[in-house]
Amino acid sequence: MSEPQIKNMEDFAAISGISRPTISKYFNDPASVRKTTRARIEAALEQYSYRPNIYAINQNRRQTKNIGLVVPNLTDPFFAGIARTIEGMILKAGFNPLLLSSHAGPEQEIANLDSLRAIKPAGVLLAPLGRASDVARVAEFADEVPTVLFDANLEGVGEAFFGSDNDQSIELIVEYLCRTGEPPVFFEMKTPINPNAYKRRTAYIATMERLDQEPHLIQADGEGWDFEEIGFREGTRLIANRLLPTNTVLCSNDRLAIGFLSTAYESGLRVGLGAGSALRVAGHDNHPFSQYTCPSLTTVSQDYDSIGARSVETLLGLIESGRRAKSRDVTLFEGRLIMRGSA
Amino acid sequence: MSEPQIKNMEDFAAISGISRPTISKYFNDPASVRKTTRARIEAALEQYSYRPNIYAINQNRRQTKNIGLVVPNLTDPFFAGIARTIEGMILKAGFNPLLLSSHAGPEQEIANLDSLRAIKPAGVLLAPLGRASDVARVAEFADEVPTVLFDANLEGVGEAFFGSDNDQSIELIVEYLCRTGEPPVFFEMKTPINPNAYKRRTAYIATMERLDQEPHLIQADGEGWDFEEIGFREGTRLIANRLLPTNTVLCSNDRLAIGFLSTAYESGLRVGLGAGSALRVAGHDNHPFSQYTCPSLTTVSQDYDSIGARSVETLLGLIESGRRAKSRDVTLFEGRLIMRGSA
DNA sequence: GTCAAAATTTTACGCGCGTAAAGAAATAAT
DNA sequence: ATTATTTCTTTACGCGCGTAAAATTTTGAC
Repeated sequence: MSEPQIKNMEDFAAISGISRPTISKYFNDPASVRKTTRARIEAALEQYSYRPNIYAINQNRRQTKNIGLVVPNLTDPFFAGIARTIEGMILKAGFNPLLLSSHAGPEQEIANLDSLRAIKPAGVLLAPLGRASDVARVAEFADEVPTVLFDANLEGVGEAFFGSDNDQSIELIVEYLCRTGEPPVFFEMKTPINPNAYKRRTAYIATMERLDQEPHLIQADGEGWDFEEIGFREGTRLIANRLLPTNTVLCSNDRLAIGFLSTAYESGLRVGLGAGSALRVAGHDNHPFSQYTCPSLTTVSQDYDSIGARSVETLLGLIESGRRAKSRDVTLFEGRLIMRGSA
Repeated sequence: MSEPQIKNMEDFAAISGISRPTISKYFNDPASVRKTTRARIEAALEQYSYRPNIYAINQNRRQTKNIGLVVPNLTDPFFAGIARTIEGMILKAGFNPLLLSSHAGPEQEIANLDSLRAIKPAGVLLAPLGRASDVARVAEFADEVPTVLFDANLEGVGEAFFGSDNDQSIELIVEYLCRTGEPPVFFEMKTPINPNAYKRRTAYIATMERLDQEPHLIQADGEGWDFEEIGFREGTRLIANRLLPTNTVLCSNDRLAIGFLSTAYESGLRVGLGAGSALRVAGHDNHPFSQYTCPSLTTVSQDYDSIGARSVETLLGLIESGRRAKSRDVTLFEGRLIMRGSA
């Protein structure tokens, strides 16, 4: 491909017959140089493969092209999917995404932010852990680096927040469940990590009251992110001791529902809306796996295309302007009912 | 915390009363300086928080401390889990892991390797796509950067390979299935992406013949990584048309089994080993969700702690020595039978 | 062909750090 | 206390690139 080894921009400038500053300009924005010189550069580029040293670039630029993307837990395919979508959007905008998972731990979340500090990102998209987060330190970070929050809101932290409208989505599914059968109990964790869970609880109670139904909360013990296990364990207890006041269970999220369905199956309880069914179960999130539960899970899908797109847009806008947000906007997107076999 | 702003090592050297080269030495290895000076540096470090600029460091060091970690598909929680484990090992060794997902596409796999080239990693751990991989270009990369393969082997590529012993693990589960009921048919994709799938097919046939049983392959059409969907679709066809020659199905991997179990449930077929069951289903991999299928899935767990540990060890050894491997070792680890409800 | 505008070249400096070499200072050994 | 050894300081250069300013060339409009 290349006989003389090109080791830096100087070499490449010499061999391509263009001055180094122009080469530099080209790499920062190929459209910023005259068409003819651009063609010459690209011709040379094909002959002698050369790429600028990214470390030298980032040392000298006022800003890197890096954008941090932090999700609470990559092991959860729900977040893995979101991360992938957002990564694509960042790439398309000409930035370099850096994906980090907090592995469900606040220490790791802070460690991730520290790692990001080291690479001096132009901005960060953060889906925080929520209640478990070290809010003060996250806020400190968001003060240094333009940060947009998504998925879980930490009040006042970051330039903006984009998430789901839990009021709307819970109302949607509660109304559906009431319309098609017995009103649901709400199955959740006693002390959820995620702030969305609190909103869903409140939304459930509000909707039930509006529909003149009595709300029933069933709260599982257990901490952490092992939702399936908690759903299974607590579900087993509920079923064995016949603690369910109705035959309809709305789970705070799909992963709890997956665990619950698993124990319902083992107990021989038939789940679904048919005549022969003893139980209806619904979830929330449209988890990738919810399609393959037994029966497939009725749930609400969050509009993560919009959440991702708007988060990225907003962050890029801030980066481009070089300013911080005038006000901290909170934008919520509506969910969509996914009717399947379980309810 | 700090009154005068420390903007570089020079400033920090001045304010801490230590010369800059010694500070540099300290950051490259805190143990390389005298205990008393180390204490002085660390005292100053607490007073005036300072961290060396990573871009300047990497521009000047002969080698970075970066290690690339490429997995085929982070959306698959199986790989997300492995990635997390390996990330931890890399961190513990004092290196900086960079996690990339090929998103099940060969273009993305090559793009990931290109991204890694840009950051000049000391080494790379690569779980390739397999059949879909652009082997020539992956090999080219592995020629430039010390690369250890794991999970899926590409013959001759990289310094070493660590994976699962499919012969052993398939023999294990086939024997178990034969011992406890009817001999299994093997349910797989016609043209699998993953080389392990081919090995499993061969191992199945070999074991069946050794046990004087007739092997039956059932091969689903369909490409890509949407295994659950393929398992569901093909399973539906098999069940509806009564194409299963026995009541026992061994799936090439758990995700196929998850889809298959889903359609079996919908068809009203009772799966399990009890008397009332019409079907036994087993998988392979011990996928995180296999515990929550209905019924829970009997499968084989791969020894990913060992695979990860040995992969990391080997790569670090190569990096430390600065040499390439004398020979390309292939090391396979044994699987462990996970007996659950489905078979 | 003339001329203003746009693009490029020349020259030069700076970014923050690794690292080498030689001399000075601190430590350990006798 | 003297010497040998280790560690530190001083000085200096280089890494590969961004970027600024002035001089020069090219381009496009007339």
